[in-house]
Amino acid sequence: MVELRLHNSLTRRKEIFRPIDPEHVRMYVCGPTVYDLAHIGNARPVVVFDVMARLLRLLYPRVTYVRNVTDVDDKINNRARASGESIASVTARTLADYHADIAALGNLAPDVEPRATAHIAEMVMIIERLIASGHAYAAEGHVMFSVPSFAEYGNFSGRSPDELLAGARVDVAPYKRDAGDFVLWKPSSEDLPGWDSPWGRGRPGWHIECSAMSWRHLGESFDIHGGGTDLIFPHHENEIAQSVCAFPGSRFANYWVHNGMLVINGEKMSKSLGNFFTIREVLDKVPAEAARLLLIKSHYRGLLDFSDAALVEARKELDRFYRALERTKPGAAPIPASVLDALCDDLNTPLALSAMHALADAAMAGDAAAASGLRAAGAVLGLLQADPLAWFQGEGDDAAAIEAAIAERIAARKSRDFARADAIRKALTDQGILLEDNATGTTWRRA
RNA sequence: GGUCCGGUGGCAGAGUGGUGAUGCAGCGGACUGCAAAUCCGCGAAUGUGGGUUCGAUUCCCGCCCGGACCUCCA
Repeated sequence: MVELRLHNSLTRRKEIFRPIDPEHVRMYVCGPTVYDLAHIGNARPVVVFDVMARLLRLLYPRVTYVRNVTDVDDKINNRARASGESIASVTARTLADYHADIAALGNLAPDVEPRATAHIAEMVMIIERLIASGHAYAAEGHVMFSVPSFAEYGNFSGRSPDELLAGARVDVAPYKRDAGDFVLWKPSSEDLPGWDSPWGRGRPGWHIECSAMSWRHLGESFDIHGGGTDLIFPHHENEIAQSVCAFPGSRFANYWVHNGMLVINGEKMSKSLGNFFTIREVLDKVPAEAARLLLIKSHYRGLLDFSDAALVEARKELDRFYRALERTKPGAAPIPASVLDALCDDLNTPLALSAMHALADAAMAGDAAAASGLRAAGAVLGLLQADPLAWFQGEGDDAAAIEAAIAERIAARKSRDFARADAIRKALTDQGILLEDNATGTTWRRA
């Protein structure tokens, strides 16, 4: 079997992937906090790990892909308070929108999509274990993780506790024993979501949910943990601290895979900066598949510059792929080695795409095996599964009118009335309809 | 300031210690009534200064530039 190699943030190098159980690969990816529409930056990890999951399923007999939903969070509370909408309504509506948006981008559902609010008991259990082993302490209704109790704290993100203190930009709460300590549990007033706990009515801190949900669904140690690079600190550093301390001897995640940020005009796209496009804004401009292709046209660890020009280019690239599949009909086939090799080298999607262009060239020339391989390759990337005709002609109820105009133009051409023929084409072009004359007749597509 | 990542043709974007993929755009040609699509061909790049080496875009060091993180973030 082909060896899969992944860049592991733990070691900062590419390593051969060796699952704990080769019969069952387990992957956890940090999912959305459901307080607002997802932006295209949020879509990058979803697409990257969707491709990862598809690849793993190709390589291993069983894969469990867990992607959580954070449905208890102060951003949600603030959003609900600001709009007057109930918290339950905000989270339910936002989650439904999220599902619709990422499905439109061609992502398969994860195997498990746990919600934080359904795992409070697991969180409480982990917190109790941390307190019992001296890694956490209760103070003023809060429970804090004691950073000095974990000697390896900071190793993962490459930080020393001193550096963290030097850079701290928050006020140190009085109930903290150490400035680096972080919240596991905090008290909730009556107007905020809360659960009864040994420390009073309260709600979880941000990081504990991932430790709880990954443990519940994947066990104390699992294979891959994914997320954006901006989560390395503090989120993932804290997850490791919590999980390793709560389950001594466990390794938590063996391979940490982080996607790079998406930038717009050189600056990170983020909600706090306000320079973001929602997924649906993007989908209003181009076919979803073009947006998906753009997201995997660059390697997942690098910065990705997202622009309208790049979207247009991605669409043109898909035009060529679909043109090849239109010329030569694909059948069932395994993924070509050139594409698989590229993907197995740390998910090198750009290299895989270049191999697919070679297949498209061959398919264009009539090579049926190449066409089949191209489509099979597309399946692993979540691309090229549409009918080529649907790709070129898309949605619309004007097909009959277009066909009628084409018939009229054919008649004009037959009588060598080229002025009339060109006028008809011009009229269609102005509607965004491009005509193509070829040996078998005239076809059309949308610009 | 600290830590980390990166700088490749007009743009996007891979790989590589030994004459630099791929895509988009551009240019020339074929085909076409004209186009489109397709095909053939062309031009065009490794931030900067050192070091190691027979040879560096690749490895090492300095510098410049950009970005991320430094307790909201994907």
